[in-house]
Amino acid sequence: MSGPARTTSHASSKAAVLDVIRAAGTISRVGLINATGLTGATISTVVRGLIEDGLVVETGRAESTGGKRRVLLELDHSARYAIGVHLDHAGITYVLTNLGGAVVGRISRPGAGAAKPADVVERMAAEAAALVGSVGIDRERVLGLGLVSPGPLSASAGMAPPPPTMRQWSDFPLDTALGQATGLPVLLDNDATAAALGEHWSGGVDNAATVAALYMGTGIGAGLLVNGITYRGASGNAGEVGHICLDPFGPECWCGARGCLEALAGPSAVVAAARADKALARAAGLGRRRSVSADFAAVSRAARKGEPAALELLERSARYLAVATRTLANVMDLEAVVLTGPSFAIAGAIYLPIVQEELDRAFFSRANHPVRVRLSASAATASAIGAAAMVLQSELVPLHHGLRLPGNLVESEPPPVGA
Amino acid sequence: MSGPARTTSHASSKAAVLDVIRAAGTISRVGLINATGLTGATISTVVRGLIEDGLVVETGRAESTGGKRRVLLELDHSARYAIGVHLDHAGITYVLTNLGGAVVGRISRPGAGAAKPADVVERMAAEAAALVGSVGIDRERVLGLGLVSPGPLSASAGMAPPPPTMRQWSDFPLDTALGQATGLPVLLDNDATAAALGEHWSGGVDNAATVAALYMGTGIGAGLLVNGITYRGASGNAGEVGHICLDPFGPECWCGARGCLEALAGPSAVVAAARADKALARAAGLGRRRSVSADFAAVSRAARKGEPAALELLERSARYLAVATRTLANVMDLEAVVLTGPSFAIAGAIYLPIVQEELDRAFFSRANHPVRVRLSASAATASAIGAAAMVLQSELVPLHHGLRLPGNLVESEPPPVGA
DNA sequence: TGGCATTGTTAAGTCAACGAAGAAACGAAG
DNA sequence: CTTCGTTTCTTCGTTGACTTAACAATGCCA
Repeated sequence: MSGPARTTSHASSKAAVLDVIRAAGTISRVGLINATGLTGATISTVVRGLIEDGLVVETGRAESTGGKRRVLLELDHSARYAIGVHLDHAGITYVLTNLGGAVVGRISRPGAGAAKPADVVERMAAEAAALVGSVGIDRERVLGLGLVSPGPLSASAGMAPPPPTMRQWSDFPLDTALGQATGLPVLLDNDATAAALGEHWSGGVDNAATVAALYMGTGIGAGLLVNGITYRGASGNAGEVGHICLDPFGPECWCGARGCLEALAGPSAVVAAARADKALARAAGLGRRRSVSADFAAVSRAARKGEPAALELLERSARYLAVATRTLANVMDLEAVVLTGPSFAIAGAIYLPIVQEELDRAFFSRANHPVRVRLSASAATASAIGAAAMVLQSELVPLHHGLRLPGNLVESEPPPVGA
Repeated sequence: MSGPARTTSHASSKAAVLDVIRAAGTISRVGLINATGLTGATISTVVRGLIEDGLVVETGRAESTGGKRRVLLELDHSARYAIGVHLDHAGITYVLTNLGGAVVGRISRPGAGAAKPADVVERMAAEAAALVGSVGIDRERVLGLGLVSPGPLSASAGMAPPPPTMRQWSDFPLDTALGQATGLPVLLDNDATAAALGEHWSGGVDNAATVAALYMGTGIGAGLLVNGITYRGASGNAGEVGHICLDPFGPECWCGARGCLEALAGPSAVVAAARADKALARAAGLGRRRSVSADFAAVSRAARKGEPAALELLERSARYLAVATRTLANVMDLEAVVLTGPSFAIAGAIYLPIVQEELDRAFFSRANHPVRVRLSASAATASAIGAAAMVLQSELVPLHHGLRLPGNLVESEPPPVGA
């Protein structure tokens, strides 16, 4: 069957203009003319519409360039809000952001653990409502809720083959359930993808056209952004850098292959090696019963205190990550890489220089352009912020450029008479 | 500065409709309505325009589905032609294709060797003209010339840091020079990217949304296609799968890194290993003075004849390639892979099953969807065909969805008065 | 105070695409 | 053989986004 009219081109350039205003922070109408390529006349009417919608405000004047002074425009940051939720085994993080992507409220709660999905959904709805209430914001101004969790996610229903820690979530219709519980539009996505979008939306990623956000939590993933649009691949599972192979004869990975980055150098691998080193385990205060993330944090603290064994473990991990990042950059021809997620929030200072050095030294197109590596300003909550950014993006920048989906061309075409 | 009006949205849906007709081969107006999502009214006028332009013809009737019989539409294949040129160290291949991407003429000539670029350009112009003349086609009907060569290419001028064999081409303005010599529009691109486009254009790549064309000549590259649009990355050098790292401690590669796929398993590596094996070198008839491609072909022939040492060498190479392909598929979430280029034209039968097996066994999202692997139907000339397809694409499908280039947003914005 | 450059708005025209209604082609029932 | 319902395709008038062209508003500088 395949529904008709997938080409929703130019859903008014309102969205595009709004996006430029957001990216620029403060800009005049003339600035918009240059940035968008639209005419003054168009910008005039579009901006009037945005001001009437309450999304944009005039905030001052620029200095003269020889004639009339420009009127400066800005987002009305408190015009709309979005909720972002990061659902992980270890914990659930909620953020409330304004139009500009700035966090105006945040809470963290215990993770889903082994609880039943339906109960977790109820809890999430209550906790999200509590967050909105505590900040004292008109509920009407909340655009929606973005929910992200470790991939891979299937379609828009639940998650398909889940990582080992979250099996009970298979086939659970997460988005519809939460939508009913909250009464808000709900978007579901991969946490790494969300982190990338969050970096873009909150201005961290300058104007770089092609960016990867490396997300290291318990596993390692990446969100890919091309021209500010998330790249998802065939089934929405692009960016699985944790399963870049760095050694065809390496240790087995839970994904079924050998020598994956995650198996060689992910937090679990680092922690496993640290626990195996009796002396280090004692010095850093590791314990078999504690979570991987807790122990990874302990190893990182030990490294920062100068414990050589811990430092060496992390540097070894960083070198593997650097090589995998180079592979990713070579394949995608990246302009920038952002390190984000809880593990980089803790140990990013150790990883960053090693990754940058590797790219400067051996990135294939280094003669054409460098690959800049940055540490996220909000690595710990990047995914939740990105989840909120997803909502802002989808509500305010409705899927520009009508991408024609593949679609079945031939379908019911009757056979030619001559055949 | 930054030129204005980069958003050339919907340059008439003529191009989109034409693309659908091409993809479908034969289709009715109703079929177009379903495939594009446009209205019958729009399709009616657009198709009339295409017929008036001489690009499309009505070719018959379909059987009735209960009412009036549908009128079938097809491209007028001989309405326009395009020249594709593959410039390589080893040889230059010229093809002339019609609108449908079918080859109507082809010649091969000696490679550029150490000749001066200006002389090579003159020769290419003459040989291209000879090809068009020999087929007896009105020169007016030739849309342009696509020229592809081993990357990386810089901007649209020449090629930046060239592979070791083509140093003298640095900074030579290939496209403008050839444009002047031929009087035709000239497009320049990477040969792997062109191969991917060629596969898409000639219908080899069904409707798969996300495809990589692995191109193995002397080196290994890949062209990436997302929704039928080539993915280029930040500087047009995406798809460098030859420099996926499979062993951080492996042998040095000419790119400056270690353990690249190309260094471990590319044709040069295979040939080097074969030459080092005295017995095999004699059995296969290898020689130090001969080209890599000639000796790679010799090894492949030996393998097909059952020579165990040759077969083992190639299978080893295939396993490395398979692992690198898996990495690529994991990162991009691919739906399909096409093996193409001269080396796969010779040895593809050995590589294909090994790559397919690896993806079936260990592709990360294998539970969601498989990755199909195919051998190109025209592996030896895929790049040249793709070069011609580039011309068809650019002349007939002018860059749909106005992608806003990064562009400098802030530029001449004067400082706010309050600052 | 009067140029003069720059910014922003208004008005009229263009163009792609749409909806509705009509014309044309066809199978089948009377 | 006529009539009816169905499906295909075209014509016509409209919408909506955007453009060009003219105009109004603002502020620098002499």
